[in-house]
Amino acid sequence: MNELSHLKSAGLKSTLPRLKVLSLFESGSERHLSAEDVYKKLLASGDDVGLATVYRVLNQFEQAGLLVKHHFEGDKSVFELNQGDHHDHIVCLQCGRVEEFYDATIEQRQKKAAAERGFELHDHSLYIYANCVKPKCQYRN
Amino acid sequence: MNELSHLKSAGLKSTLPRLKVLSLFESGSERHLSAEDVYKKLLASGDDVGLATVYRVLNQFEQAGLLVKHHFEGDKSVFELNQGDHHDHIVCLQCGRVEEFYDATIEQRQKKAAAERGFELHDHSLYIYANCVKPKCQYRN
DNA sequence: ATTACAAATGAGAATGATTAGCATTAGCAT
DNA sequence: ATGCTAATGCTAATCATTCTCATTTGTAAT
Ligand SMILES: [Mn+2]
Ligand SMILES: [Mn+2]
Ligand SMILES: [Zn+2]
Ligand SMILES: [Zn+2]
Repeated sequence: MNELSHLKSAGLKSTLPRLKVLSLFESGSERHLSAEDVYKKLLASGDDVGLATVYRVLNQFEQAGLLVKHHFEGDKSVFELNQGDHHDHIVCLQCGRVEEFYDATIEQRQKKAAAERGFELHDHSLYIYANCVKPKCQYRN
Repeated sequence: MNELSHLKSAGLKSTLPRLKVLSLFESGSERHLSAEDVYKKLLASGDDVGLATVYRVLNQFEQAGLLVKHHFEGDKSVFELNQGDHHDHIVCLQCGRVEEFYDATIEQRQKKAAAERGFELHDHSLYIYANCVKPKCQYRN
């Protein structure tokens, strides 16, 4: 279950750009990254990867189940490592900080809401937009 | 509480394009409409309104609290009449049908989740993606 | 009804994120 | 080492949405 085997089992060649993108996410400095974020971080570390390639790789990784894609308020989508655990997100409207949470009751009730209305639930997206409070908010302070 | 007073109280002039857009939503044929949807419907009914104006008016109406904007899966955003009641949405991945629902427990737990983590909840977006079942699904059938 | 002026509109250009096309390069299996 | 296919990196193209700016309208005061 290392990078290489992940790629292989997804039918993806082990190329330099893919390894770099993957290790960026696994380094864990920031969990939620946009394509632009990834692109810039790679440039900054001297690894030149084309922006188009970043987009392609991110989408392939999503398809392969390595990454999960989210659409926070705003235009650009963000990716995070898929660690098997589903969770939802609270996003600070001021500083952009993201906190993850999981609430079994909410999950439960969503299933129920869908079922009661004759839907077969496929998945869902839940984002809470809020303001984080003084000490943690990078905006206030 | 008619169209005109709505516009006035929002500090918006009562113009032809605005009246037309508003009555489109109030006619209630379809609750959830994208800018493109609105534009095409107006064209179809012989009312020529520029696409840029449609976008402008929709956003002004949102600011004024007349409409609510949503971002269902996909790129384009949709608007619906604001009737005071908050609700969330189930979207059929096959036929695009949208059903609204409200679950007090879910709302409650979101507030709690935010509070427990030191956030002041501002709002949230919850979309359930699912497949609707035979009789209602415009896709199967 | 006319006038006057700010606000609104419409057409098209500009933007920003994401994708497509294509010539060139690099994994990987002989 | 060779060859072939998939992957990369540009650039150009899309798509939704916003911006610009010259022209038109709504409105409130003559
Ligand atoms: Mn997350
Ligand atoms: Mn709705
Ligand atoms: Zn914050
Ligand atoms: Zn359906």
